Amino acid sequence: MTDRRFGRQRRVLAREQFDAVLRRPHVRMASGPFRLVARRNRAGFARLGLVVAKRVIRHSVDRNRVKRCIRETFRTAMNDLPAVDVVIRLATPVSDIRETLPQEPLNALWLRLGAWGTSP
RNA sequence: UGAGCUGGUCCAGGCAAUCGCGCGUUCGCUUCCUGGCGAACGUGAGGAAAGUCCGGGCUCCACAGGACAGGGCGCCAGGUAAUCCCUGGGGGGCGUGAGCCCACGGAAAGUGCAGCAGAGAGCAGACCGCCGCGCUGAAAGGCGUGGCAAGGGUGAAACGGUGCGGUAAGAGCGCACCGCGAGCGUUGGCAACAACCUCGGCUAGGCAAACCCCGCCCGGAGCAAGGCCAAAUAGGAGUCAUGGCGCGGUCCGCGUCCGACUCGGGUAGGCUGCUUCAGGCGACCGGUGACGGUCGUCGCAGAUGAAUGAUUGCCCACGACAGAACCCGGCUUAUGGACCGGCUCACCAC
Repeated sequence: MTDRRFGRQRRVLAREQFDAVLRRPHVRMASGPFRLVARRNRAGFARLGLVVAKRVIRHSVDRNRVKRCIRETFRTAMNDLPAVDVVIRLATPVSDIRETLPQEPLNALWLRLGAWGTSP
């Protein structure tokens, strides 16, 4: 069975790591309301960072839902990803968050990022 | 049975399987140490966590005392750590009623404000009107002059109301009742206030979330508070070594640069503050009640790029508002459902 654990070492937490990814990314992608930037790291596995602004989604309940959804899709897809630091940013408001969690665009992003990793 | 008023309690989809997350305890492995990894067990958002509108605790800063400015509060008593909160009471308004609502000190200290209508809007006023007298006219009436404000009309509001007497017509002009004011009157009440008595013929309209006056209260900032540890770079202080250069004829010495070491300040970053309390639950006691007291019992999130999720199946028959960020007590606002009282009105039956 593959390791699906998603601990602290799998996250982009430090400010300098964040800035490095955002300022000098190696790849940019977009899907639906999400913007993805990534930069190769030396950790040997993929790491995730999140940006969900208050001005995009007002209520903290909805922000938490979006973050959980991103983390969960990352967790299921991370073993097929290259060793990169990824930052996912929600760029435009998602009005119907309540009914449908936006998993399809996220899964599409992970697929494309995996393909980018295997063919440099 | 219907309509309605009101007080309170509880839940916040459930179960199972798999994959995951934060924190704590224990154990194991690893590591020079800080620590890292793994396992087991425990635990893990709200009634509003929200708005940040009040009140405290806590922390730092300021502070001899007083006055002014500025702001807040405003019937009385109690509760409380404290309040603009809560409880009980008083007064006023609304409702048939249960009940609900009230920023509820002062307008005989001053200043100010009041559209339209209306004759007149503050120690006012006479448009229609009422009455006396004079002149005129056959009369109805008209003109002049004086008295008046009852009735009409305007207005949110017109300088007490109703009735009787009185009068030329009228008027607190007189009387009765009601209203209003005064007494530091009597009685009841801790008090707000109420009831009664005596006096006053009415003088003193409204607005103080208009200025204002009176009484009471208030220092400022907030956990990004505050405390500790502390890279790199630049700069500071000191010590040492004496190497170069300068002032000296030389030595000593002084200045300066470089080097080594030490010290303090301090940024990134890390740690702490950080969850055990004005704490929950139960029993008994005191109190109309808010609440208080005694005893017993329980341990209940502490994240920090920020933890509660995902998938599948079944069930109730579809789940609203919504996410802790130093902590409490209130208020306000949003919101799905279940249950238990108390009371009022209407109708029917007895």
